[in-house]
Amino acid sequence: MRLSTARRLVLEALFAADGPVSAPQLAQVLQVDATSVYRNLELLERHGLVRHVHLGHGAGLWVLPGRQELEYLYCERCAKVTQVAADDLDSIREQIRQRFGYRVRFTHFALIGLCDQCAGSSASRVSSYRKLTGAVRGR
Amino acid sequence: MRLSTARRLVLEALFAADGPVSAPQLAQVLQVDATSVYRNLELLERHGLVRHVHLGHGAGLWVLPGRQELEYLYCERCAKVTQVAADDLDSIREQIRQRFGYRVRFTHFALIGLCDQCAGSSASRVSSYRKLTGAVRGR
DNA sequence: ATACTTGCAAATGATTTGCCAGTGT
DNA sequence: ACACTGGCAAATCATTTGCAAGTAT
Repeated sequence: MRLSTARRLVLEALFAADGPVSAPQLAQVLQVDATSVYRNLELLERHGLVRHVHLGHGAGLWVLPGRQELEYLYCERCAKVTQVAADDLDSIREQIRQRFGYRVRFTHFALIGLCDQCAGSSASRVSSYRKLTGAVRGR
Repeated sequence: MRLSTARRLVLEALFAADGPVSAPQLAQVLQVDATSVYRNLELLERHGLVRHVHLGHGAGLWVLPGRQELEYLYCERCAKVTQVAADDLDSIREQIRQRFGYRVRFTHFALIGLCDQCAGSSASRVSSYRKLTGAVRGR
């Protein structure tokens, strides 16, 4: 796989990004045709250089996989996103496996719900940000 | 809210269905314009008569809310769906709330992963079926 | 030459919006 | 009359596919 221009731009953009970015966003910012962005993301994903996540509704979001696998928590009201290391969810994952027979992961589809602020209670202290595509209106 | 023809057909179809059904499916089966199906589903949802779930990729799926709230587990490989009563997940939900500050639910977005068969191990004994829209090819 | 890449147009699929004509009260 | 309803065309959004011209090796 050659490191073509569009390909390099996509990687650089993801590297510079502060969080997951959608293909349409990349295409617009980089001034590269969306088709090319999609094709490159797919190819890069096959090579394990990028991956994508789904945070609730809307476009898939792309990221560079870090050294440690990250899983996502997403607030469907305020669009806050929290990333946690896979290890932190192992115990929960294991309980789910034992009780229901599914090996779940929140790397491809986030864990979705309401953050404490949006529900009204305590706090947390993990790295969080907001989904770029904006918060969600009442469903 | 009047119980118009299209509205009644949608409700009857959901009642007869064995699992969540998409709007496009309803439109096709009932021979009712998709627009009408969407509008009715949305209206019915606002009145709490129906609700919808997202099982991985693809269209949203609609169901009649039962007496007890159901949450979904979905296998991204074989499309197997398992429904569990909300209570059964309360302990897990609570752990997630304490550790990460999110009140998650799997009623709107399913808990996604691989079922034991697709991963290779033990078993479970809950009501399960397959997503109508077919299984997923290797990502 | 030959394989890899890209842009552009067009298609797909789910979902939404505008509009207008028909129906129920 | 007047609000509610359904169908149809068209628009939107994310994503995919076909194709033809351009580029690297």
